[in-house]
Amino acid sequence: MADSRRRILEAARVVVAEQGYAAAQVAVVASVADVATGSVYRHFPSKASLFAEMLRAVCDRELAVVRAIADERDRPALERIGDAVATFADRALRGEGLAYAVIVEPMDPGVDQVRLAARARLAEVFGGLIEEGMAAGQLAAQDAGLRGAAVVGAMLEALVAPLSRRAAATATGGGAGYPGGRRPGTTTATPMDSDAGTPGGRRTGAAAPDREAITEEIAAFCRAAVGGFPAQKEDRK
Amino acid sequence: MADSRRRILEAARVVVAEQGYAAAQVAVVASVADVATGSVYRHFPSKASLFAEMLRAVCDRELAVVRAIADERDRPALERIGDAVATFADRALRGEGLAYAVIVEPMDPGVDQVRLAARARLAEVFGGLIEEGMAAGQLAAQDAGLRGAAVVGAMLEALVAPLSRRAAATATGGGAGYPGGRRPGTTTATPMDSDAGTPGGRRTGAAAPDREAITEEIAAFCRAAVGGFPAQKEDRK
DNA sequence: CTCCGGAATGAATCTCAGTTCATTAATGAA
DNA sequence: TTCATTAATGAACTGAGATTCATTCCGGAG
Repeated sequence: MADSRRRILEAARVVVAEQGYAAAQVAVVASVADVATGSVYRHFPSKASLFAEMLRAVCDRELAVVRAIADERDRPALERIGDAVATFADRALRGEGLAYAVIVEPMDPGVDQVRLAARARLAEVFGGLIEEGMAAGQLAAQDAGLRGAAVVGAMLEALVAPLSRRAAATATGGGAGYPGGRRPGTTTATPMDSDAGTPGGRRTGAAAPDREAITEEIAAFCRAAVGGFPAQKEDRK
Repeated sequence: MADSRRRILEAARVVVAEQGYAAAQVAVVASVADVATGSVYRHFPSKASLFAEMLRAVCDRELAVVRAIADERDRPALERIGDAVATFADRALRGEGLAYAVIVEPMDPGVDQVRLAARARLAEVFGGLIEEGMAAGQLAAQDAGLRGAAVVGAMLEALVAPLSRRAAATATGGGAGYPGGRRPGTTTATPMDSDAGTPGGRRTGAAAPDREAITEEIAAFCRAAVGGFPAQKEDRK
């Protein structure tokens, strides 16, 4: 049944989101998915491909959301950039799809390429937006590719601190070389609603007290970075 | 001899910088350092602690450079921010100390904490600079902590693309994650000239027609992000 | 010259997690 | 009901690589 496949993918996502990749052995994922260890290999050729596919799906969803905003051609580029950033951040902060681990925790090299690729695609989107803005005379001349990447980096790094509050340390007796062998009662926090709605998820109104503030601050940073300084001031926020 | 210790640390740095963490087995590092595998454990309690120490040293050096600029109290904060960013980026691009692998390649969890901590300290420096700027009335009100992190993220992410051009792929199975394990017998396949010389890192004199440009663009991005938009325009460029 | 103590050695050991596969259970057609 | 086909199972296997440790080596003291 192809339903097992879905369950395994979902289990992989949940385990990584809640426990970190280090804890995501095939056996653990299998047990969360309620299948036997060996069954995983009936659906995926290897552990790496399982996690790569999972990560790709998660990233694709977020990318789709951002792209949707980027494609609203009738709005000024700067505004779309701010909105896209804010939406991405907001979704990350409320755990819809992305999670601390998925953004910054390293998995193995094979899987990591997927994350890198996702970042690159995201950067492309922002780069494209910047180019549009320049073409429309709304933004000053700048290196769109580089700044697109910078926007992505700023956005993600700014999210790390807020997100890690929710994501306790992963640890794994591994690095014995260090005092304090972490393991503060395994996370298990996030309820992780079975699955976020469809990619359509836009920012919804009310939210946590500071979530809104964080989101807006990040967006403001990115808007200023790209259009704040030599551009014409016609676009006020 | 405490000299072995130094050599081992240096070897660890060289191997990671040139081959990536994936290739950095204890045996490889030992051979580069010209000591026996077991000798590594005479100086370090574990592989993780060796790499953690190495990474900490590298990061400390960069951090010191940035701090030195940040401490030039008589210059306007915004200027110092731009300078610090430019300097960090330039050093990274010419391989002085940092390298692609050190910035983005995942090591194991224990070691990664060191990288995370380094990023956090860097963010603090920028955050502090922003605060100074606000206190001096040079920068508009903003969340210094968050923006400090964003500056770091922007800077690092913008460096990834330029740096990865020089950073050979880490190999180790393709993204597809299919079987067919690489690694034919000897891991020591690579020649690995024992030189290592000074931390200078031999970089082909391909010059940097754009190194300067990249550096300046990143700095401009960060300056604009932090002070471009509502602040007084007294600081032009 | 011979004898210690500690450092270096590197092959052997141990661990651990991904992968395999012989076996069992389930489904459904004859 | 029975057989065939496919999915599921999970214990055993395997390989990679970190760690260990019995042994060798070396410099200096007696």
